[in-house]
Amino acid sequence: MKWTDLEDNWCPVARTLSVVGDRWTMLILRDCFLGKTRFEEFATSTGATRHIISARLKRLVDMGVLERNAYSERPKRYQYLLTEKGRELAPALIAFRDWGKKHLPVRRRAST
Amino acid sequence: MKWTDLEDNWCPVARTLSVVGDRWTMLILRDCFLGKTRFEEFATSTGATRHIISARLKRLVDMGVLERNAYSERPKRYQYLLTEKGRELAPALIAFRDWGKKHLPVRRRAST
DNA sequence: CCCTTAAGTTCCTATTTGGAACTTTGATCA
DNA sequence: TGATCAAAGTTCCAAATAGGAACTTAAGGG
Repeated sequence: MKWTDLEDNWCPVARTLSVVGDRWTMLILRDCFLGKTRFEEFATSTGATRHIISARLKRLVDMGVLERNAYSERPKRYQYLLTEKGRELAPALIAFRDWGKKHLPVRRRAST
Repeated sequence: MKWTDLEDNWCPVARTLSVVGDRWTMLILRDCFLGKTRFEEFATSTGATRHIISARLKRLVDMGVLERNAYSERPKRYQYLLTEKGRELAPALIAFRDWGKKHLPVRRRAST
């Protein structure tokens, strides 16, 4: 079964995952909550390829989690902002942050 | 950048995603919270291939989110149980469930 | 014996990623 | 004027991962 089929799953967790159940997607959302709004910011901050940033942003906009609006005409430049629907994902991000802080301490590199 | 590199990321959200930031992984965990414990249950319930179930369970056990223990000697049969670390992911699952319920209503098939 | 169950593994094809280069639209600057 | 820079994507290709189905191993049951 492909993950896109999860959209119509009986389980609300599965349906949510069909939208945001992807590493890069969640990192983009983290960035949004940290105030980032632009393609370039997402690309450099997450470390994902522009390829993927592009696809993920499209899906998030399609699903109403982000909205894309022009912050400049000539040249046309767009930014991405959380919608109310998107902002309501905060509890999920917070849960992930707290769990990571508690259970996955940063490991030091061998060199230092 | 590959997602496995997120393990050492400065951000706790990213580190968490390196463990559970995958659709099937989260669905397996949902099943665990619903009381399922066996390979076959995860496979049929999530709809993922056994291939993937196998890989995800391995990672979850390696990361201490689940523990694998034998529920039968002769023939050796194993089950997977949430560890305390795993149980503490409940808030994340709950956040996903609530968001899905609120923002992603089940769509009916065209036929019915 | 042959069938069934459970937990995986293997194999092959198809899809998705990662990485880097390229495009478009203008602004800046020397 | 022409060269350079920035932002937001798109395109291309090789490499990695996923999907699907069959196969394996180790019993138990009729």
